[in-house]
Amino acid sequence: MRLSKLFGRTLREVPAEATMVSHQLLLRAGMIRPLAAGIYSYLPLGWRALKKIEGIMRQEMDSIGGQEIRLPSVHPAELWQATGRYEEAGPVMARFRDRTGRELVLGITHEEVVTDLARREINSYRQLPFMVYQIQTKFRDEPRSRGGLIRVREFTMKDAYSFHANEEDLDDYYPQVYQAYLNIFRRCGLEPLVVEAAPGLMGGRASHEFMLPNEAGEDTLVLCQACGWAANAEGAVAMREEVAGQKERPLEEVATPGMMTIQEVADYLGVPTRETLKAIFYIALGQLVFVIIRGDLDVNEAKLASLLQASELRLATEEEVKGAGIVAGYASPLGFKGKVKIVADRSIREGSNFVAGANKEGHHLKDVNYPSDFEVDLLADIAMVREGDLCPGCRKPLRLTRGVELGHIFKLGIKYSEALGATFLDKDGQKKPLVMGCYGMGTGRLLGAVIEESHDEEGIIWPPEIAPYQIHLVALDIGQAEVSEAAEGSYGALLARGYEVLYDDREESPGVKFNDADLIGLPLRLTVSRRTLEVGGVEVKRRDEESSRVLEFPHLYRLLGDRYKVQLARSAKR
RNA sequence: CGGGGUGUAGCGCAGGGGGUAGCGCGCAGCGUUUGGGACGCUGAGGUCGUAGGUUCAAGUCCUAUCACCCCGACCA
Repeated sequence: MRLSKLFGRTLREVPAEATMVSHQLLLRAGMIRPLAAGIYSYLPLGWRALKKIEGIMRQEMDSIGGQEIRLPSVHPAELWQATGRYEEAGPVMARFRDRTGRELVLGITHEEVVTDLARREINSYRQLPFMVYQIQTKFRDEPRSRGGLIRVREFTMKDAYSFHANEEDLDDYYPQVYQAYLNIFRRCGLEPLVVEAAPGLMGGRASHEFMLPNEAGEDTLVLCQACGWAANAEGAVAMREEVAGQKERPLEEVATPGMMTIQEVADYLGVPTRETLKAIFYIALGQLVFVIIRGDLDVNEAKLASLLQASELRLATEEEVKGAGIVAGYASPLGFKGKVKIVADRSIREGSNFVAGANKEGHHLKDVNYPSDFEVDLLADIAMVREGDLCPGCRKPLRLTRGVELGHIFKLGIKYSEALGATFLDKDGQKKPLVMGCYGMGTGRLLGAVIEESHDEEGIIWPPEIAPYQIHLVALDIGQAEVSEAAEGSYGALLARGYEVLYDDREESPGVKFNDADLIGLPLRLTVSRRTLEVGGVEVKRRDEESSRVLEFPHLYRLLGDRYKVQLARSAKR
């Protein structure tokens, strides 16, 4: 490709809207352009890189028996109603009607559609197991997009679905997908952390996320450097330092005028916050929930929602709290059993003689103990993990870090097949629901993550397998006939030998050309100029190295070998 | 959805005491240049996000609205 003809220019200055490095470089290098919030066009260079990523995904999915299919992006609402996700998905899913008034949605994921397909095609255990996948556009009307390609509303995703006769077979297959995912990331130059995750709205009994530790990420990860355990903070359960038991003392009421927050009360009474209990009020499924947790901890709303099986959870308003007869700021767990649902974090048992509200304006209670002084409806872990909490496996201190979710795989089980009646006849003649796994990975996000990880001050440094082109051929002194002839000749010769070349044939100054080459970041740069021709050759420089050398053409081809040839040639050899 | 910010030429920005808009880069033409974002001359390009309002007069003041970005909530 000639740079003089390439659609999409490089930008000298960083567009004001981009704060994340990968976003800035994608825009500056002419890879993508924004259309609306979280909606991007891919220009030729970006699109080529994306297609290479997709190519790797296809190879790896095919290698574990996957069959590529293509599912529609417009779905009838009834299918989503049948699994209950029409309501659950909420405003994230775009909905509209066709001309006859039939309700349709834009698919945010494809479990419903693929299960519907499977129930029509599959009726015997003899047809199992199988895995199908697609690479397709999804639209999710997220409340907030951000960071260029890291979190967008319209995106392409590789989603795969496997179908099995039983859970054991799914358990056997699942690790193969897991490994294929690692292969994909490795070939893109990334080494993500695999993390236990909360299945969330997808459902199922187990799921793993492939997380790239990066401060640009929007998830918080919990890591144990001692034993290697890692989890998404969203659902992680950690241990805390043990608190020595004390002899329980009798309740005592103390005046705490004007002390509304835990910190104020603790300071006023001269106790650490971990010797207090705090109360927080939520509305879940339309009902007020009284949540108690030790004063030094915070409630993890994802855990709470999952415990209550509430798809919607929000903090209660002051009126709602007062309406239940609770004195805001001085709420007490004592005496509410049976009136309001009380959920407590298990931390209320880690310690004793706590300070808690007295449910009386300006007063708190000292020496509150569970369970001698109050009862709860549910006692579970609903606390946020903190830096320094202890690993549940080896009891060493945990670290928190941010991460980008590159992929997520789930053992779905029979959630969808049961809801949609996707059954088969097993060996024993019994009708059983198909057992499913599903496996997702964003293509554009992966592209963004690669750049986030692989760049320098000057621009992108493409991992060879996904570079838009392999060789950036720069011609300097192009006004001189000998030079332009030599450069044109090299370009033709490289193409003829099957190399992937981006040829800078523009009449620009050397600085402009070198800077653009560094910005675009192809793996190998070849320079033809008056100077290199004087020694009969071409300058060779790798993007990921500082040094360069001049080689004569015959030596050049020997050096290049097959390494920089077009991807298709390489993949055929695999 | 809460909090914060920004909308002026393709990009980055200035003008903010009301008086019909400017700089740098980029773009077009001509000439000189050519190993790390060259130089000169000439030129094109803007209903100042949009809609109302105040005023003799609004980029500038007032109101509403839209878009985009950041933090948080959310994230199948």
